[in-house]
Amino acid sequence: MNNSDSKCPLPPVPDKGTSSHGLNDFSHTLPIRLLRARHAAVSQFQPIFRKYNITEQQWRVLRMVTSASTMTAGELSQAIFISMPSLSRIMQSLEARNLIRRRANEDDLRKTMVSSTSAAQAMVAKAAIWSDTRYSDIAQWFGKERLEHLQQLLDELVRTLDQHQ
Amino acid sequence: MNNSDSKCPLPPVPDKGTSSHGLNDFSHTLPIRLLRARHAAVSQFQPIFRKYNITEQQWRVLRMVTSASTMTAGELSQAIFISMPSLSRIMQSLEARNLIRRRANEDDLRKTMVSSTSAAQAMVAKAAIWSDTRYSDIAQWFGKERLEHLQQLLDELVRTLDQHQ
DNA sequence: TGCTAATATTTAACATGTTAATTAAGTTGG
DNA sequence: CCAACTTAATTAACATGTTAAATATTAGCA
Repeated sequence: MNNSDSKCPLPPVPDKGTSSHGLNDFSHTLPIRLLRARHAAVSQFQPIFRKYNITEQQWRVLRMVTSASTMTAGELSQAIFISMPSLSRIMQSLEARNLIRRRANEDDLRKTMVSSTSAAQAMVAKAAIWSDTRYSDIAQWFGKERLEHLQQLLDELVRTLDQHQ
Repeated sequence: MNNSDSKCPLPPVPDKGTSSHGLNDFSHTLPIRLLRARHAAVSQFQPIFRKYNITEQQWRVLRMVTSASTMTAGELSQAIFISMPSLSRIMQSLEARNLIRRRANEDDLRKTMVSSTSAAQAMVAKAAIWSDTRYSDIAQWFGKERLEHLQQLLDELVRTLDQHQ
């Protein structure tokens, strides 16, 4: 965990400046809020990562590659939102642990086809049950409609910001 | 930017498995959505970071320390959601660039008081104008009410997840 | 055909995220 | 007063994020 006491949202800090529109008091900006939310969400799945001794990013790779039979590294990068340089390193370590395999695409030697090993498939199959349960828990705690609404807003925000970029 | 074509949300990827509740198709999980959204939001402020040759994290430190006169490193860490180890390194580099100062708290020598230099204050004053404008832009593009609603949902999600942790 | 530009991936360099260990300073109870 | 515990910050080790450069392959076109 990041901060020792995540139950206490903020320390009593003197705040000289406040903005006109009330959206950023410098400790509750949108990026920080998104960061906090992501941290809280990911930490719900931490037991899986500990149990199988993998990172959250490695889990994303394994679960994606296992769900889709084989895909190029580039497709994988876009799907799980990990940059190619990071993915390159992650794939190295996962390949060394015999959890994925890489081979060149026959039609285009620039592309790398990534696939999961049977060991990874077995691992993901077991872990996915736990993960799905956690997801259902979150949906129940937070409210299924509210969660879907939140995710919709997030997607729309991305679309809006991309358009104006 | 992370992915080369951020306008295109996802590549056409074969998807074998889908979950029962429809919330995670492995490339649109909540954590990934939050990650994408944060990335899109932060990238809106990228010109500031480039212009002043700082990282987003360094900007958070500088803006927070400048807005609050002085605070302990621990308070700063909680306010801007940067872990103490990371903050420790960031403060080193900012102190080397004469943008912040650190001194021990007289009442409790374990604590470090952090404050901004006049150079940092001048820099933040200029950059904050640009930043506030961007924030207003985002609010206008996305809708002020919708943005506030999103931020409220994010806070509530964090509260819900923390409670069940 | 052969030159040039574009694409896919990797590597390098440096900053940050994360966990655990370390150091120093305060707190507490006998 | 002092040993044991707690707290605040730093350091260490390793994984990932980010930008730019390098490499290899393919596509386009004169």
